[in-house]
Amino acid sequence: MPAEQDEATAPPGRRSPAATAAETRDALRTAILGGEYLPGERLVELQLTERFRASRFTVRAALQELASEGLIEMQRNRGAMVRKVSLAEAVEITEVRMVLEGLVAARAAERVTDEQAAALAEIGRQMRAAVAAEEFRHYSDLNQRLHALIRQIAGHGTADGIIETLRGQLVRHQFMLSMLPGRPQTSLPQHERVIAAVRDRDAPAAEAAMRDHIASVIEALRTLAPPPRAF
Amino acid sequence: MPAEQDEATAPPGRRSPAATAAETRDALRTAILGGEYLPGERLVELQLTERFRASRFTVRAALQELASEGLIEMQRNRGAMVRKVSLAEAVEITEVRMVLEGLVAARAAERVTDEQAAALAEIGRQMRAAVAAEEFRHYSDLNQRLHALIRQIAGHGTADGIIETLRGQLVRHQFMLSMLPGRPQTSLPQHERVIAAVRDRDAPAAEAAMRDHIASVIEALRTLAPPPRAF
DNA sequence: GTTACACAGATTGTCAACAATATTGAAGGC
DNA sequence: GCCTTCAATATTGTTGACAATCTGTGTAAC
Repeated sequence: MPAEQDEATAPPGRRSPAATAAETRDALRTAILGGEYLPGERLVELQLTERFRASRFTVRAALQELASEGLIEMQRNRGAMVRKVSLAEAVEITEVRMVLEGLVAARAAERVTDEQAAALAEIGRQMRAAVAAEEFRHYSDLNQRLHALIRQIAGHGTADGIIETLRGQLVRHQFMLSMLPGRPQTSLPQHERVIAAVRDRDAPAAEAAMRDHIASVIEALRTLAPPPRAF
Repeated sequence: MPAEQDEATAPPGRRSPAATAAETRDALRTAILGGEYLPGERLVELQLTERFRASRFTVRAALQELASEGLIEMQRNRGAMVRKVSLAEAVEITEVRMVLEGLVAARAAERVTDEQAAALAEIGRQMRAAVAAEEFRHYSDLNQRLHALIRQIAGHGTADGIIETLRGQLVRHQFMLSMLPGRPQTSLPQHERVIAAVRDRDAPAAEAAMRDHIASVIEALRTLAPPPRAF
């Protein structure tokens, strides 16, 4: 539920004295997602103050927002820490994503234009090529672009916001997933079925294909060892 | 995504000087959901300060949390206002609830105990009685209890939190729905199908029944006139 | 009569200092 | 040696004041 502040008002070149709340929030989120702060690590306000050149007030506002995104946890009088997402929670989150992305795929199938269908097909072609060339990093990027494009076609703001929030909570787990041997070979045909169903304007098929795809992601998640310390 | 502060530390009898952030947030949410602040109405920090006997800092923290719940909207330098939920958004929100409650119903069917099944059946009996006696207010309460119990049985924290958040955004629309003539007669058999499927541990049937039920809620929503000014 | 401008009031954004709380380490008793 | 107690430190919670921004109104020019 991204309650967007208008970042448009943020001066572009401003540097030393202070950073605004939205800037600080985005920078901190990027740092957490980038693995600079590990799960369980405490986020001390004073340190963040120095790092982001922001006042404690601003830092605190940013922390509160990230807490509502589920990226960090705040305890009264004990401050904030990067949230640890257990495997069980990762499965739950992915289950929710499964039904939401299914909904979104169905709606995309109902609203897709010919141009959009062509763009989807193009991503599909590139995915196939990436798998053939064993460019798994590129494949992972395409995967993200495919899901993003489907969500854009669907134009379902409510589902979109929730999916995006959940995605943030899973970056570490998803990173590990894409490293699993054999995953791309498994997911490629699933992706192609989704693309085909959307292209054919077959909403139920699109939903089913997307759910199948993410269900297999859940299975893959479950094969991971329970406590994956770090990466 | 309720990032719960521990309210346990809040003194029980404390009154005049100051209220804590969690208290203020809950009180303000109750006020909004209770219709004391209408959609579009501005929430001026100073007024809230007086009403809830809290500092501006506390009020602001509460506002930020409610914004992330989607109950209010905040714009930079222009403050907070109660969010207007359009009919189209209400439909979107209910679509998301449809797939999430479907997921939850399926999981409840997998995990239900005999005692829980009996409790569900009891609610079903009371619903039937309420409809027969035309006690629609009571039926509406039972409806809420039924959905809550199913979510409790499922024990799916992620889905549960999102559903609860979305429910808050719809209180006004849902209130109007329960007033629609004929709704209880339509939804009662749907509810009974959900209960039966869960009782039979038939997860796919439970999901399908729940989705059918909420799909009919969406249809009912769409029959409402687009801009229902107030009530 | 209408539009543009400027000013005043109201409201929010930010800061620095102070108070309250939790954590850590050491000293003392068992 | 181990546990409890207590003080010192680190960290967060809260406040009030000041700065920046927006909104509405009245005036003057056209």
